[in-house]
Amino acid sequence: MARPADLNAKVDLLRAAEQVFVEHGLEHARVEQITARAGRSKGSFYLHFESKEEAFRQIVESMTARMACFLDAMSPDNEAVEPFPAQLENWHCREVELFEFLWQNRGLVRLLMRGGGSVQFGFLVDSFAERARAQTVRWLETGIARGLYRKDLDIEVASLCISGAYDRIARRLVEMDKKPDIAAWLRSVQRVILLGLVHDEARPHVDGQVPDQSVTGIRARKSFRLADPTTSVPVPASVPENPGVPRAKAHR
Amino acid sequence: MARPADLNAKVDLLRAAEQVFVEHGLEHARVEQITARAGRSKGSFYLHFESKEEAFRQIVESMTARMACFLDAMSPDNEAVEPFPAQLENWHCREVELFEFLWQNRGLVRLLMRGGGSVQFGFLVDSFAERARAQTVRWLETGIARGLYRKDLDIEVASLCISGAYDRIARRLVEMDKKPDIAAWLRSVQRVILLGLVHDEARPHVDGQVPDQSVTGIRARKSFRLADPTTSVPVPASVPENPGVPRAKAHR
DNA sequence: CATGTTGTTGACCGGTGAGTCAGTTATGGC
DNA sequence: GCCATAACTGACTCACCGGTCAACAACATG
Repeated sequence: MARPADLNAKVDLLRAAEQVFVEHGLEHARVEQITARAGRSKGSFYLHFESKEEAFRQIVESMTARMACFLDAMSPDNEAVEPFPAQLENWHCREVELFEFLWQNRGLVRLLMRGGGSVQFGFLVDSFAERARAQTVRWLETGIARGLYRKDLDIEVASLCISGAYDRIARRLVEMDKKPDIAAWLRSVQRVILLGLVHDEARPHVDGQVPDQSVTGIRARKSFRLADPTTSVPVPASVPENPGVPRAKAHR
Repeated sequence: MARPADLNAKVDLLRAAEQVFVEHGLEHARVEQITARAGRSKGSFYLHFESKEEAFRQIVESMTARMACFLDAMSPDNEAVEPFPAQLENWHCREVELFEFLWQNRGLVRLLMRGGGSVQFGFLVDSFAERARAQTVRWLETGIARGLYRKDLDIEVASLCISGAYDRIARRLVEMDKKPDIAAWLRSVQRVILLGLVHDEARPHVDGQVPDQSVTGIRARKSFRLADPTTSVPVPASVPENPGVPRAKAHR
């Protein structure tokens, strides 16, 4: 071998590429911007990557792979059968680890959450979300089997709700300027999910088991009016201008 | 006036544009593809829209405006003070209306959910999500004031969880091939959110109020081990190839 | 039917940026 | 020192597509 490859080259390019992708998205990222930031030439870029999309793919896949590792570590298989509160605490710790990781990589995560900067990469986020949901399903199943969770749970929907809740928390996290108290957030999430919104005394009313007793102090009607389909929601004929949306260039 | 304008032109173009945007996203949508599908000329397109982005903006804004109407109709201000079960039923009906609307427009909604096809339009979805969350906050406040919801709720986090749950349900909905039983889904969602996961008997264990009694049948340890930070989650050195990801064009 | 006016068209223009490749540089072996 | 080899460079190419406008078509009027 003559002239050995500069081992820093690919690393430099990947790091620069990640920055530029985060700032501009896949479509609007310019290869020359990446190479300029990495202090490399355009040719160097094409020595290491077949194309701009290929570089993006490598960055995103290494990210999703690392996230998947956190997910796998949260599998119910990896947990010893512990008493409920200990299990919750254990779960909580792993959640915090994952969300700390998301915070550290918030730029890229934010990009991914917004569809990966391109329609053709949107499925990457979806597939991760689906994986998270599948994990949740298994947790729900074991929880029900152990008699911890309600037997009448609709597992499909519940898993969507739970993964959706964490998803939204993650989205909020990566948009923040300074780091919030992640552990406190996740404890609150756990409580909401486990206990629900409703006050203990009001729980029987949810299923209409106490249909004629008003909880609000007003006497319940036996049959309340359903939303009238004739008085449908008004739709504005003209859509108001949104000054926040970037306007098109003026005609030349 | 001579030659009257073809009033169908703009409608045809908008409809075609929506289709093409849904299929390819904003960036990869080609104006000539839009005009071809609308059976119009390229010039006609630029008679009605300043630019491609402008057409996209019009389509998206009319959509978000209509969605916002549904949201406003769900404001707690519009609800008479009703007994709890009636209120839930009322709420449910409006939810169903919104989700039926999302289903009808699932193509466009799917695009928006994936970041609007462009980084610069991603904020549109975010701002709608934030609006939905703000609505949720107000519902939680009135619910707590009426003594229906737990007083110890972390409203910020709970609102994120709830809007996140609905968000995920919506995302799942618009990806489906055939229409699911939306009403049944939303009833399940309501139950999960209101009641939580946990079985009535297990509820006290969530707060560790019964720390030494095992729910799983195994005796609780007084102090369980936290996740060991030294045995961190393994990260794969090499990321496996994903055959599903579109590969770059071969070098010429 | 001639004429003016306005809607409509599509071939063309020009900016852009991904990707190339002939030439240059660094290194190891002899 | 000198060659062989492989890494590296950046000016250049060229396909692509958003946007334009001169020409044309349809209609009203007198």
